[in-house]
Amino acid sequence: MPKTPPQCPMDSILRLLMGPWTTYIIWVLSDQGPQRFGALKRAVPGISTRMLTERLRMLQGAGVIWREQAETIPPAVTYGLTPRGNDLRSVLDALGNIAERWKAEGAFEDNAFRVG
Amino acid sequence: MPKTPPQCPMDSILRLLMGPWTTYIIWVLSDQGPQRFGALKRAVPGISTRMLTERLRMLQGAGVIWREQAETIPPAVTYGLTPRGNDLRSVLDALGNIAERWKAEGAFEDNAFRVG
DNA sequence: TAAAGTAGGGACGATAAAGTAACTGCCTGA
DNA sequence: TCAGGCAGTTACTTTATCGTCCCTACTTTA
Repeated sequence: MPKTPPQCPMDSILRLLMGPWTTYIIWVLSDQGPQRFGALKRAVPGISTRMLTERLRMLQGAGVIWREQAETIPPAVTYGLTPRGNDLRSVLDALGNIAERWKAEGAFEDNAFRVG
Repeated sequence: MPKTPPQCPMDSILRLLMGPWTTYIIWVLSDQGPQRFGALKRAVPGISTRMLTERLRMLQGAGVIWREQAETIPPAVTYGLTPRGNDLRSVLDALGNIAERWKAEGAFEDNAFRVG
């Protein structure tokens, strides 16, 4: 990560999406609709509570997802995509299409995408 | 970075774009056209030769950029976007539009995008 | 009585990623 | 003759990130 990133708004978005799990979380929320914390954790296999919490806070801070806490006991917290989150979703869709096309072209077969 | 990422082709693309500087390099190549190594380094302020080399190798391995070496002395190496690189460019453009809209909405002003 | 689920918080440590610096060989210009 | 540009490579060091583990307080179920 560059210390002093170019002062470009896109950089902020990339910084947001770049983190691990982030796009996966957005994907789940857009595919399965709003989810509770536990359901989300189960839907993103392998993620730790720590990471999930952090990512959700980050996405929420960016206005990409909303958080709704029901004051029951135990509290039930639900997360969902905001309109801003849907903006991202369309881009992710486009990226997904490219990924599929590349895959059809055999892009992911050899050891491309590996540098070492 | 998840150790066992979901076996999704999009994950490979994200892994490619995610690295620091990567999108910036693609952006420069698409905006300024094919560039020599040194020019690229100057166009991406702050990047080290090490990083630039690594990113270029990675992008080249993914078929996103081409590399042309003239066997002169000293050798002149030029990099440019392949059609696959242009695929990405359109997505980055879309992302850039979103970024500008968000910026107009004041998304990047407060301490959003910060988790700590 | 104990386990499990709910939604996390906090500390610690390993590991991978990024930065820094020094080096290559060859040539050109001052 | 000495610096500087070309296009990197290699080694070393540091930083940050992520994972793991344990904790909360309350309730329901077995």
